[in-house]
Amino acid sequence: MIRLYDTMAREKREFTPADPKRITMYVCGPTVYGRAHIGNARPPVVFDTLARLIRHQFGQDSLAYARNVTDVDDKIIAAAAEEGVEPSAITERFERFYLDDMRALGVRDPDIAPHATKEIAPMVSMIERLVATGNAYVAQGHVLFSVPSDPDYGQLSRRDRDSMVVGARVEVAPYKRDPADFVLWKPSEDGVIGWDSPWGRGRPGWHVECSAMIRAHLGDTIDIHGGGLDLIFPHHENEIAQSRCAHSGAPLARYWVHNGFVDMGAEKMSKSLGNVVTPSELLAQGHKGETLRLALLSAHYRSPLPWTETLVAQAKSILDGLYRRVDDAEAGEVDEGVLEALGDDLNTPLALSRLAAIDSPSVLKASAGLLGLLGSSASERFQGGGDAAVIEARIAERTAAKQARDFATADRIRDELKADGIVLEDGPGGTTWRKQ
RNA sequence: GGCCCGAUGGCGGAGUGGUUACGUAGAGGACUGCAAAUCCUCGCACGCCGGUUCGAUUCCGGCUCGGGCCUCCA
Repeated sequence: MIRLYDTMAREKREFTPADPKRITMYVCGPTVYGRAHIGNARPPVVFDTLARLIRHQFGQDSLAYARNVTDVDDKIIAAAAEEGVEPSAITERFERFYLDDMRALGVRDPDIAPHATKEIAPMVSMIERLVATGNAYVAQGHVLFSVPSDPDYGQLSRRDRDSMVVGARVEVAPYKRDPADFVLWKPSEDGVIGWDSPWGRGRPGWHVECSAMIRAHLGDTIDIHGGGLDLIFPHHENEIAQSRCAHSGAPLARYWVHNGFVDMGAEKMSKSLGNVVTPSELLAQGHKGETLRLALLSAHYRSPLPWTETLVAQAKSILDGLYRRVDDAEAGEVDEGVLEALGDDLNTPLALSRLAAIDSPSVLKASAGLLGLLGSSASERFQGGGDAAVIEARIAERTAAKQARDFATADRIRDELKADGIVLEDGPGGTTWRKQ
């Protein structure tokens, strides 16, 4: 059984898919104009883990998981202008980086990766529909969603419209009928990326991208919609409003799942605050992607996770210990305790602690696999990529020195190898080596 | 100001109306030429004030502190 904390209900609910043969999940993906930081990596890692759990419980082919790529956006346009290149040069470059980073973290590619620029037609037709139903209006080349036209607006974030207006900090565009209205379509000036539409040449607003792509690939109502906590308002609230109004009241998602932030010090990690650490930097420092994944899963997904060097060091120690125990075992059965922990709103810290209590290497391998861990073998982890012949020769030298009771030489060889990241261990069967 | 969330040992972190996991780091021991790994043992915590209760870290209220969001800022 899987229970998930549903942001809409504000409580854990048993997850019962509308159709267990085709479970649908959508997670808001990246806007590709820069490198992802480790905070950006939390949603893909968390929902990748949830996807693994769902597939384990309902069958490998039971899940249709979509994660979009936002490849048209004002920040992209600005970045392209700055470099003097086409927006596609920016988006293709950073999407490739993004996929590299995610794969390094053990994140499987989603089943469907819709790109906003390839889905303009469904967006236009959804907007047309919203204009026809009176939920949207045209003003100065823009199409805006009329928030007052939707009496149910605000349920996910639990905001009432009166208090929101008081706190509004953003300048209200003059063409809006209501300050809360948001853009579905906006005009593109000459030289700016755009598409022809019934309202002139322009481009879609951010919120409608997700609604239209969900509809196009997964249907009117999906099982799970995920993303970061910061997307609850306005992004998901707006998606909900658009989709419900365009689909005769059908709810957009049956479960809303949101992950917490990765913090740097006391604040959330974010590009605008400039306090970011990226997976690519950490990888370049020699950390394994798997270590970073374990670090990301060491806190419950809804809790804030403070990112520190200590956290990474601890994750490495834990992972090394797990690899030593799993050795080169093949995957067997999944441990019930791990399954139960993950089933309880994806309690990865508890699952991790239960991993520590598993005796059987094959059970450990399979159970860790649900978390996307221990995907390689101990041999690959500790010996892979090393120049085995050279190391073995040095070990032979050292063994000879030891037999001659020349411990000074033996220790020197061990220290030299250690400086190269090779740790020697003298056991009853002779000396073995592993990479640090 | 509105809405929401959090506060557990050096660090990460689970969980519980009554004995507070687990991991990591640290200490001691065994083993080892010395290490490493392994095994054994051991410190160390439930933000503050009330309430309910025989008993609260756990339930309720208040407070303090911290964080997030407040509309084309993702």
